[in-house]
Amino acid sequence: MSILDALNPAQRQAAATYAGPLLVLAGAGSGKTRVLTYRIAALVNEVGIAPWRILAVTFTNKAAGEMRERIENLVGPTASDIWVGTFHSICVRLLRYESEAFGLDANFSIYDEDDRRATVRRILEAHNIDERDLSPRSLIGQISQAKNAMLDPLEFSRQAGDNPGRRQVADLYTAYETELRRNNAFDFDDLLIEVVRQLDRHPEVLQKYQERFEHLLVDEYQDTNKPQYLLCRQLSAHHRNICVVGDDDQSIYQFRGADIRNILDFERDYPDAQTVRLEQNYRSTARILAAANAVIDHNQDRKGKKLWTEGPDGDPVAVVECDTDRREARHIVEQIRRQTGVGPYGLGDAAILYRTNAQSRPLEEELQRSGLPYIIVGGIRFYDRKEIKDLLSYLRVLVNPVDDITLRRIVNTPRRGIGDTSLERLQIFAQERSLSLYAALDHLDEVPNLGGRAQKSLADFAAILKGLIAAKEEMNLPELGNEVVAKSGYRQMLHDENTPEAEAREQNIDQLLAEMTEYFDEREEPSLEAYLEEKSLMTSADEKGENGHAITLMTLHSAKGLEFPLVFVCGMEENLFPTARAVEESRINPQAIEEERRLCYVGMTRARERLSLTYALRRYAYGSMIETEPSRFLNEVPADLIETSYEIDRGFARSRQRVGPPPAKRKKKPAPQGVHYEWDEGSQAAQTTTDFGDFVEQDDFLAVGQWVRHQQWGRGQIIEREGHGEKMKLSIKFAAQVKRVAVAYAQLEPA
DNA sequence: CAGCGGTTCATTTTT
DNA sequence: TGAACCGCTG
Repeated sequence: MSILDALNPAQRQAAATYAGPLLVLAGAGSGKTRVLTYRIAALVNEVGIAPWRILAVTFTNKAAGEMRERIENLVGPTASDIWVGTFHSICVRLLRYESEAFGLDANFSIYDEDDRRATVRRILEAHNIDERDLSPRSLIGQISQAKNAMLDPLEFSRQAGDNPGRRQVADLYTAYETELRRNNAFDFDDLLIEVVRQLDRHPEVLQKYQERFEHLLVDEYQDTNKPQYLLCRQLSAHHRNICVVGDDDQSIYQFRGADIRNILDFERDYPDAQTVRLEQNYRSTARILAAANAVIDHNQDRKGKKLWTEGPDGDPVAVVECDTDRREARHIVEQIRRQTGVGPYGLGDAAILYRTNAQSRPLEEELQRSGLPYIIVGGIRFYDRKEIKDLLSYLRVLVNPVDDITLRRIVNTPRRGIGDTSLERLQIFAQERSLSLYAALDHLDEVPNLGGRAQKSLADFAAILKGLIAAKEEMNLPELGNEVVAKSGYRQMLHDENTPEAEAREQNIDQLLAEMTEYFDEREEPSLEAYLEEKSLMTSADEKGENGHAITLMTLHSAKGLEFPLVFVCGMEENLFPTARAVEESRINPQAIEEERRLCYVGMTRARERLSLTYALRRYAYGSMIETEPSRFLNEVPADLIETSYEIDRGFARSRQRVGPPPAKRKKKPAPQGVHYEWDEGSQAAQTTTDFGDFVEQDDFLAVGQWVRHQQWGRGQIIEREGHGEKMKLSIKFAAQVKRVAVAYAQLEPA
C-alpha cells in the first residue's frame, strides 16, 4: 500500500521517480499540484527523506500556502519543516539567514513598484532629464529587463557601446543601483539576482544549501526567468534531484522576463532528465477541452501535447456577439443570475475573466445594479492604500532608518510644514556629508539656508522618529503600530479631516492594527521585521477572499491555476485580446501573438462545465466609443463546438435578446456560424431580459447587494437581510468591516 | 507651503 | 473616462 495508489499511472510515475532530474509536462487540469504534494509526501513517508531537506518553490503565496496545507494533510505536522515558498520569499530568507556571510545589513527594505518609481523619478530629476524625454515607466522597464538578463550596470554599460540612448540608461541604471544600496533596499528583481550572485561569490554557503536540499521541486517552471533558472541550477547541482513541473502552453509571463526556453530546453540542460507527460484532464468537459486544444494548436513554439478526458461531452462553447461592452456586461450578469441559485450552481461557481483590468468597470456597474455579490481579485491591494502604505512606511523607517525614499514619504505626512524646499536643502547637506536624511536630522543647525520654522518642523519630526525607535525596543508589534498612529499625528489628522473618506481611512488603519494583533498572537516569531517582509511580498490576490458565494472577476493572468464550473471570457476582440501591441508586433514577428494565444488557452481551460466567450462590436475606450472586431481566437475554435448568439441593444433602455442572425447593419460576418444556444432550456419569454433600471426602482434600496451610505461608516454593500419593516436588520460590508445594523435606527441612504 | 483648478495622459498582464 | 500632474494663487 502506498499513498501513491491514489494517482493515475502517469501521475504516479511523476511522483515516484525520485532520483535525478525530472520534467513533468502537466497539462491544464491534469492534477499537477496533486503530483507535487503526493511526491513530497512519498519522499517523507515512504523514502524517508527528512522534511527539512526538501525545498518546494512556487510563484504565488497562494500556491505555496495551498501546497503546504495539502502536504500537511498527507504527512502531518512534520511538514512544517519543509521549505515551501515563493521564489521571492525563499530568496529573502536566504539573504537574511546569510546576511553576515554575504556582508549585508539584514534590515534591508523591499521596494515595491511605487518605491521604485519614486526612486527613478528622483534620479531623473537629479540628472536633469525631462520625464517627457524618458518616462519613469520606460526607465524602470529597461532597468528591470537588464536585471532579468543578469546584467549589472557595468556590463550593461559595456553593451551599450556608444549608442547615446543606451548610454544614458546605463548611467541612470548605475545611479539607481547606487541609490538602492545607499538606502539599504532591494527591489523585487534584486531579491533573486542578489541571491544568485552571492551564492556564486560564496561557494561555501552555496555548498551548504546544495547539500542540504536533497530534493528540489519547482512549480510553474514555464514562468521562470533567468535568475530563477540559475538559482534552480545552483541549488540542485549537488544532488541533482530536481523536479520541475510546468506547461509550456501556459507560459504567460514572458513580458516580464520569463523564458519559455527554460522548460523547452530542460532536457538539453539535464541530458539524463526523464520526462513525464500528464495529459489526462480531470477538469473540463470534452467540448471545452477540444475547443481549447484547437486554439493552442495554432502555436508553433511548443512541445505539443493533447489533453483528453474521460468525462462527458458537455455543452457547446457559447460565443456571444454583443453590440456594446455594456450590453456584454449585462448579458453576462443576466446569464449568471439565471444559471445560479436554482440548480447545482452557486454564484461562487461563476467567474468572469478579462484581458485588462479596465474591462472590469462596466461589469462592476452591471453587477451593482443587479445586486449580485461579487469580488474582484487583484484590484488595488489593501496594502497599496495610501494610509496603509504610510503607516507601514513609518514602521519601515524604524527598522531601516537609512531608507531615504521611505522617509521622504512620511516626513510631511501628516502635514508638518516641511515642504520641498526645506527637504531639498536637507538633502543637499546630507549628500555633502554622505549622510542619510535621518542622520542629517541630528545636524539641523548646520544645514545652510534652513529657515527657523523649517528647522523647528524637522526637529519635531526627528523627535517623533527617535521616540518611536525607542518604543520599538519595548513594545510588541500591535503596540508599536498604535504608538505610530498616535505619535505621528496620523490618527489626529484623519480625525480632524472629519469626512466620510477620512473615516474610512481611519477604519482601514484600525483594520491593519487588528491584523497586527492577530499576527502577533498567531506567529511563533512575530517580529516587526518578519511582518514587514511578509507584507512586502504580498499580492492583491493573496488577500483573504472570504466569500464562497460571490461572483469572481479577474484578469486572465490572475486566473491561472484556478478553476470554475462557469466561466465567461469577455472582450474577445482584436486589439484587446490579442492586445493591440501584440497585433502590431505580430506583423513583423508572427510569434508575438503566441503568448496571447496561450493566455486564451489558460482562460478557456479554467472552465469545468460551461464556457462562454463574448465580444462587443463597439466598446468604450478612452472615453469614446470605438468599433471593434471579433478576436482571431474565436475563428480558431471549430464551428461544430460552438453555438453563437447575439445580444443587440436597440438604443433603448428595454433590451431584448435577439435570436438568429444579427440585424442588417452588420458589415461582414466574421463570427463563426452555429445555431442559437442557451444554457438553460428556458423559454423564449424568459430570454427577454428585464430592464435593470426598472428592477432596481421597484425593489427597495435595502435589498441584498445594494450599496448604501451610513452616517458613521460610509459606503457599504448589503450582504444579508433579515426581518421586515421596523424589525429589519442588515449586515453591511463597509470598507473596513462588516456591521449589523437595525434599519429603524441606522439612517441609511442609497449610495 | 498648501490647496485648487485646469490640463494632459494613458490602458496589458504582476511575482 | 478617469487619475495624475502642473502651475497658480492665497
